[in-house]
Amino acid sequence: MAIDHLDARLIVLLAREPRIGVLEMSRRLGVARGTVQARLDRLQSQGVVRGFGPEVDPAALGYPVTAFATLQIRQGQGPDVRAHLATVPEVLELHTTTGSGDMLCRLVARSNADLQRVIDRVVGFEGIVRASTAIVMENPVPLRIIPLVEQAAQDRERG
Amino acid sequence: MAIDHLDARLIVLLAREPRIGVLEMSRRLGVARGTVQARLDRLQSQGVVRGFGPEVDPAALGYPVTAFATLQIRQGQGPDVRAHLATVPEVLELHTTTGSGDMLCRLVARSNADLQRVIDRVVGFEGIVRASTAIVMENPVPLRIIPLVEQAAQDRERG
DNA sequence: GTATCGGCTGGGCATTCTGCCCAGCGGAGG
DNA sequence: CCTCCGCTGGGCAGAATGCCCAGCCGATAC
Repeated sequence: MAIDHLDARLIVLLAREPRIGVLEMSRRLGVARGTVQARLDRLQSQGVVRGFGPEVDPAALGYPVTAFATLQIRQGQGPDVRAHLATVPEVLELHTTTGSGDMLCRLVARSNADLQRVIDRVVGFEGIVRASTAIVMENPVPLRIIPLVEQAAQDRERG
Repeated sequence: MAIDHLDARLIVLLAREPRIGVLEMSRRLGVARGTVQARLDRLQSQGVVRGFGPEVDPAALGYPVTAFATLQIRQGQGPDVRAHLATVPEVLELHTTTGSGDMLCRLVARSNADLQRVIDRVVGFEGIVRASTAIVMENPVPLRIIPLVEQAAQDRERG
């Protein structure tokens, strides 16, 4: 569950140069190849590293508009709403959150005009009482994990 | 910018089995190795596929609590607030959104109690007027891109 | 103190894949 | 009709992988 400094360096290296091989990693980190292999296996089996799926940019696919929608759900309709939203490709992510039985979802669309279509499709479902949407303008901090990895490694060193 | 069906199949295959090699992909897709290599190069140079960074699970690192915070920023303090939030490891993501000059950020914490510490650190900055936080309970749809990829490929086929 | 265990090292091995080259083919567009 | 451009299918040397081993060392347990 906790990771040490070598694990952190490994993850950081992998994040910077994903196509790197195990042998090259062992050279960069100054440890034996078997060690790198064992650490990687451990990180994956522990679930710290879930995988190495390709990161696809929605904008490059023709979906440059991102928005977050807060949904208010009618009592007991949660499961149905989830199933409905899962069928909408433009829903990239869905969370249920505290606060008046709400959900928060991330949407993408081809344009601001197209966003209307997406929202219509999202809320065109009886279980949804109200939707409030915020369009993303800038993304000063893109989804990142490296700082947290380093933090976790340091916590362990000290703790 | 638009992708065809083969591109989509390639991305889906890569998402399902990230550690797969180019040769094996060519076998699975029923095309020549050079074709796969050329497609992959194109997808990456076009920015459709940004990379293959490791997907790290914050929960496995000891941060099982996720929250979204909506921040209200004092006029003109945007840049400072961005810089401040970028220094907090628990801030995984930050967006500026429409609606009263707000920002939306994704946070993680070691526990609900620890979330208080994180929020204190986030809002302990003069440019932030108000923060409203929603704790994530469930994540029915984890961040995904495959349905959108397939959608984009179909749009191109028809269009 | 001593024994045991787990992790790391450094090496070797056959197999496989990569990166790079080529000529040829066929459809799309000028 | 001709010229691109993408795909094919093949070959090549070099490199990496997966898998094995014995040995070393520090920490922990007895």
